[in-house]
Amino acid sequence: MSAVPRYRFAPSPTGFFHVGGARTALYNWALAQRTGGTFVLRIEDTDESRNSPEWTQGIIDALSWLGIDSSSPQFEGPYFQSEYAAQHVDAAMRLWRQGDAYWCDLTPEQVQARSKETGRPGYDGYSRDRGLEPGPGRVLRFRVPEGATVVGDLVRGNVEFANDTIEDFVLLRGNGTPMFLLANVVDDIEMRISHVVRAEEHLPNTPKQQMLWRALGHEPPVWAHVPVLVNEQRKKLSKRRDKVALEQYRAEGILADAMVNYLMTLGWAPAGDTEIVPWSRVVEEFRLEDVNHSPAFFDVKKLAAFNGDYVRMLTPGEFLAAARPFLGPGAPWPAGNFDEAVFERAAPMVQTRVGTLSEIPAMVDFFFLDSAPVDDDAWNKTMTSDFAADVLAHMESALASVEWDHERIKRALEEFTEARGLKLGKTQAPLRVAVTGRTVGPPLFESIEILGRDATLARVRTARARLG
RNA sequence: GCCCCCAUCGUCUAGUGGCCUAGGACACCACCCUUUCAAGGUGGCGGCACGGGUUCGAAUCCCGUUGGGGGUGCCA
Repeated sequence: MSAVPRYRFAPSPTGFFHVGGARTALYNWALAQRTGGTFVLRIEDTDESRNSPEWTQGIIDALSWLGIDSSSPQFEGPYFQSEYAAQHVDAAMRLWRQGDAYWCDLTPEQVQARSKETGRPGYDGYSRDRGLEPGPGRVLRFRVPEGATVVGDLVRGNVEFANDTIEDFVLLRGNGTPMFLLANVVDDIEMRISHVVRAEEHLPNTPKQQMLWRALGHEPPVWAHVPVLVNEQRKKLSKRRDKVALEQYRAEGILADAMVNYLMTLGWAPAGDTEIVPWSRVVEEFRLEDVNHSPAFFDVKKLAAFNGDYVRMLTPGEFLAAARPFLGPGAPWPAGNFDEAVFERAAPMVQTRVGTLSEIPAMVDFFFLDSAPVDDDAWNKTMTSDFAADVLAHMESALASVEWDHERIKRALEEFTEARGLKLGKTQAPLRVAVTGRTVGPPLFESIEILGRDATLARVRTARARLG
């Protein structure tokens, strides 16, 4: 009778949701889904000043965006670490009574002074055999046993730590409050956690946690330390230097599916020749044992490429819905000018041209502006050709009477182009800048058809006037 | 300083002793397509950090070197 695996996910309260945290959450979730296990969310709030209801809600929102649904039967929590404070202290006292911990009255300054004297770093076990009783200002320290501690890690195999390199660490502070390490282990035991999957940076702390598990009379969980995510300098992704907030990518128009898929390919790859796979394949194939051992660079460019793929996979209706939030307030056209029907017609042309959704407004703004946007570089590049004025003159008269259909409009320009022995690629340029204000954009004749005769004509006339 | 982890194209990876003349993806370049830009198609550039072993045979196993990273609190 083997119990269902329980995977814990415990983000640290930083105020935002780190993409690295998102990845370990995804690992835990994939495993829980495949094994029929449980995803346990714990809010590490022993320091309540860094925690808030908003933060907790933010976590749940971010998880749900990633597809980790808090209403699923496989989702448990959130648990709040602060609610277990009594158990933390109880466990510490038990350790003391068992002889696995002892009290020490040295101040941090005194510990440091002794360390300097002996030349050995850290605490030297000064109070190990002094038999001190609890008292104000006294800390409780764990009595690290002789020998070695072997951490069995699913990603890295067995990692051995010599116990004499681990100091007698503090369990209870001088003010009686429990340290995070202790709290963590007690909570894991309390919540019957069977698997701890987290970032590699926690590996050096693991032997301490494992010793605590054993001292408290339990077998440690299955550990798995996955490599950290790094920036181009190969340093751990940090809030200060790097764009690490999941919310930020979401706000810029990265699709959840793309983010999930990309995150999963950092340190792991699905079988086959494509990395673009649905979540169901991830659930089927993901194994901790297959996760890479070395840090992975979080490449925003590749993320955008994945996102482009996912954007193109969207149905027209899905694309419209995904784009909608980016077309409201803050868009580069006057409030009230947005026309849903116009965008709907233009949408298919936009869908293949976008990496992140936030690029959409700048691509379609000319539809909703009262006149063509002014871009001097674009103007100078295209309106200086010797045929620019003639193109505009020809199109002004053609546009006035042509049947309003992009094929006919194109034909009108082609007539001019052929008569002059030019290329359509050249002659469309002045027209494009006159109408859209830019040298690049969605297909021109289709855009003109959508824009309408009056608006187009007005813009061509304006451009002619400016040309003089 | 001490402890721990890591090392395949620029990047993310496949590879678990012979299928490797090392495969794919992103990026980059070229060509095709083409009304601009994309998308799509085809092709190209480009890598097993180094040195020793083990073996008939090593990207794969062992040792060392070098180089990266992480951890070293009465923080979480």
